Amino acid sequence: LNVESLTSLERMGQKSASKLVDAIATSKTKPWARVLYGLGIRHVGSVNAELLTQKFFSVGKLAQAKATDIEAVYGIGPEIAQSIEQWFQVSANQELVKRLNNAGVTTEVREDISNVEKEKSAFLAGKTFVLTGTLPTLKRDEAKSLIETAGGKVTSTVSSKTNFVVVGKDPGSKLQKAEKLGIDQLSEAQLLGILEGGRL
DNA sequence: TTGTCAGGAGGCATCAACTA
DNA sequence: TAGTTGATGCCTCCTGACAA
Repeated sequence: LNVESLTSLERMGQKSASKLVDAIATSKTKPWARVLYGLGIRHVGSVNAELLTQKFFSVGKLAQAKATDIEAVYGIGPEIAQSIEQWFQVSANQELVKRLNNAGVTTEVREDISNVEKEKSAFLAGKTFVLTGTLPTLKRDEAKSLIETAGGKVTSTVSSKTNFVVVGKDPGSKLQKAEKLGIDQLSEAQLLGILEGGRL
């Protein structure tokens, strides 16, 4: 695809066409975990994809793995392992993987941060955060990324194991549940303060 | 300038898988 | 087996780009 061919389509102007072409180019640089998520394998969302890529560093390794190998990953059970093994057995899916490889899409781990750096900044290790409402300046993905970089974990559901709820504008029912469970609440400013300070 | 359309973001409910 | 968690689908609202 190129801008010229796209602009011939209905409701597709120069600007949208350029953005689409750029987005396709950018998508090829997304991490392997993100690509795995995008394959649409049943039960493999963003979290499970991340877990899987920590053991299976490339699409080739995962494709060759047996369900029993996949099941060995903490958090992955027999249903999910079976779903993954079956997905890679389908010839149309094997063809898709080949085409993605040929197109230059990332299908292996490309480490860009050393373990030393990771450990140094992991002062939130063991802490679980839940985001609710719209944060004033940060996007959800950005807040999640910052917390994870500091070693914390972000989940979508409030439970007794949740340590902090980060509350934005128009919070949902998660805030009510957090209040019921007596979980500490943080504003975006407080969260940023903790992250900048490097300690809780 | 205005109406239309598509997509992103966020919330919520439900279901199913996983762990302890 | 209960509690926890993630996946999924649906909804609403908002924004930006396009066409007329």
